[in-house]
Amino acid sequence: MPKSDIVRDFLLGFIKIHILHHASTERIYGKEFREELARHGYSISFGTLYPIFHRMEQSGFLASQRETVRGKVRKYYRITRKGAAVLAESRKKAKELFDELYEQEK
Amino acid sequence: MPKSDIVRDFLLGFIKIHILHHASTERIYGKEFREELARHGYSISFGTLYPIFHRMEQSGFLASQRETVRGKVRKYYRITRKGAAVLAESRKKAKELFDELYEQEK
DNA sequence: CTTCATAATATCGAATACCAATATCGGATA
DNA sequence: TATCCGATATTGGTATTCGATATTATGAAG
Repeated sequence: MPKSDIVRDFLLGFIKIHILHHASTERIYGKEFREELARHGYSISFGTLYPIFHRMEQSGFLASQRETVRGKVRKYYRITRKGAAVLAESRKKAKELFDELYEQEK
Repeated sequence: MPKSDIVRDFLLGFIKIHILHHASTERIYGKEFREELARHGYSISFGTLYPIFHRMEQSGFLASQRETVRGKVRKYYRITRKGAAVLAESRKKAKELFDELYEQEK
């Protein structure tokens, strides 16, 4: 298993938190979100990303809205109240884990 | 899907980084590692944890050593050089993602 | 109007990972 | 050699992941 795949596996959950995070500050849609991740050096397949959106909407963490921009249909997602609660909880737990990871470097 | 399962899913990759992290400072073994996570409020099944250890050893990120302690066999894991490289990379990327997640709270 | 191009979303199928539950291992004690 | 027990290993069913492919919806070109 290539190193880049390992790191992607490690960070996928984190990227899911980022979906909620971004959707809490602006409207996001699949193509652009993926491209922004790519710009920052993270890759995620559409075959992974879109089902994640669907599941998050199913679960009530995201709400979508179709819109046509320059002749193309986009599906914008925004966080819901329920999603915001999950985001807050995830943030908190991620911080705990993160702090421990960087503990000795203080 | 219960909220706790969601958060676990989000953080599982992070816990994998923690495996490398802990294995870089001391010898770890399954039962104890799981219990320590549990003490900190994270749950991971043995059916998840042991295969992760095996895969990480397969991939050359961990090296194991059987040892008998009080009449019971344990399998201690330590990080390898290759694993340390993955840990460093993962740490770096996790920090980038993490910082962005907490950006506006500065 | 009716193709055509294309941005974007959706889905497919094979491989893999996850988890709770269960099974197995192996040394110690007797 | 039987059994106990801490610890590891495996199983079976389900869900996720991924690259590849298909579909959708719209504006433009002719």
